[in-house]
Amino acid sequence: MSSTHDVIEEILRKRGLVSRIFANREVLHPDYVPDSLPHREREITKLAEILVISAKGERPSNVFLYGLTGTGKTAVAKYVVKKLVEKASAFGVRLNYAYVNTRKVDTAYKVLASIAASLGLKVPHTGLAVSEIYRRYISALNSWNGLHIVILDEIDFFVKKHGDDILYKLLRVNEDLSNARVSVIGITNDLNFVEELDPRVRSSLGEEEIVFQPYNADQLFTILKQRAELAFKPGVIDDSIISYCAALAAREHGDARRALDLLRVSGEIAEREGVDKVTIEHVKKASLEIEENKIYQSIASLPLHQKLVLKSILEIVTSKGYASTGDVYAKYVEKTRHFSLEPLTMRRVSDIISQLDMMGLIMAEVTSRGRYGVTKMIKMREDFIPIIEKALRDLD
DNA sequence: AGTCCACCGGAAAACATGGCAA
DNA sequence: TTGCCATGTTTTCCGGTGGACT
Repeated sequence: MSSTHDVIEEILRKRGLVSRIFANREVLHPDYVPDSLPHREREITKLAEILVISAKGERPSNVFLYGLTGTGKTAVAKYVVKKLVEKASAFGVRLNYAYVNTRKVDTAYKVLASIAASLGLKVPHTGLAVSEIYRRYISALNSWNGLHIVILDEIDFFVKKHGDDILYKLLRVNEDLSNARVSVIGITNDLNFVEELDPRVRSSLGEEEIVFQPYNADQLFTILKQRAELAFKPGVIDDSIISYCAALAAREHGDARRALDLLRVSGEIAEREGVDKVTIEHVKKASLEIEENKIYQSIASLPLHQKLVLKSILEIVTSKGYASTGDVYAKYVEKTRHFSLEPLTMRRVSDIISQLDMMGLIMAEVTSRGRYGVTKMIKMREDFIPIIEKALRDLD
């Protein structure tokens, strides 16, 4: 199918600079906020109402958004706040916002600095005390004199790492302010997270809360359809494909992000193959590729001993079909010598096996073999074996 | 009916690491 | 920098267990 008449075009296409599949790949990126958010009307309205009241000079409410991953929390928060900023002058309010993902921005200093930066404040990368930034932020707020909305995404990560001090401070910022006001929107996908908070923080942040339910397959379809129309060139993808993606993602607790990933990767695969239509086969490959990627990631981030244990399991399972803790431990000790390392205890290895089980890399079940004792029966999913083998290849 | 294997898995002590205040 | 505390990891210790075997 390759015509040699335009080599440049061919190279550009291979590099993804010219695409016959994508019109605008950005639209499928997880951070993209579309012009409308289907099936989140209720949440949008509620959030907007809460914030508008704050803007009118009442004591601002803080809002807590929670729901599983890919249920649209971040998108709704950004969407509403952006719209409000656009309309702010119309109802005579000064309005600005800060968005901080506290998983990526993971120290108190950086969080405060980036909040302050959204007010146009210049804060050095390092060198100031945290309390100094706080002071500067307050004074900037006071002289600016409007409503500042602070979106803290994935706060569960931050609080687990650094405790809730900053949260507490931020929530009480209003007491140090004369004219300006601050509203905090907290976002988390850990539903139990609230219970770990200091009661004062909890009551203050949870004044208003909005729960996000997972999308079902129909809703996912609408969402995907909307994005697909922008992302793909006309005629590249048809509804049956989109609906297949939606169905696949709906099986995994209705995660819209996963669904969009699936769509994007499917497109990329089609592109790599040089065809100009996305098929069911591409989606299946994409699903596999995403799955494989997850396995690679989780294995790559494993400490050495865990890898050795996994490798031992792999070798035994491929030759015998299953493994027991004793087998694994013997093989593991052998490997450990080969690397001239001190082996861990069997007790520990037993825990590591359970850990690998929870990660979904292996299947371990305690069984009694009667006269031959109690042990974990360790098996692996057939389709994982080649992937895991590949991921562990560097251990020889 | 009783034994006994080959581990399991809880508890706690020992050790390692890392952040933080002084 | 130092010392302290918290947290996470690993070892030590040990009672417990289901069922094949006698």
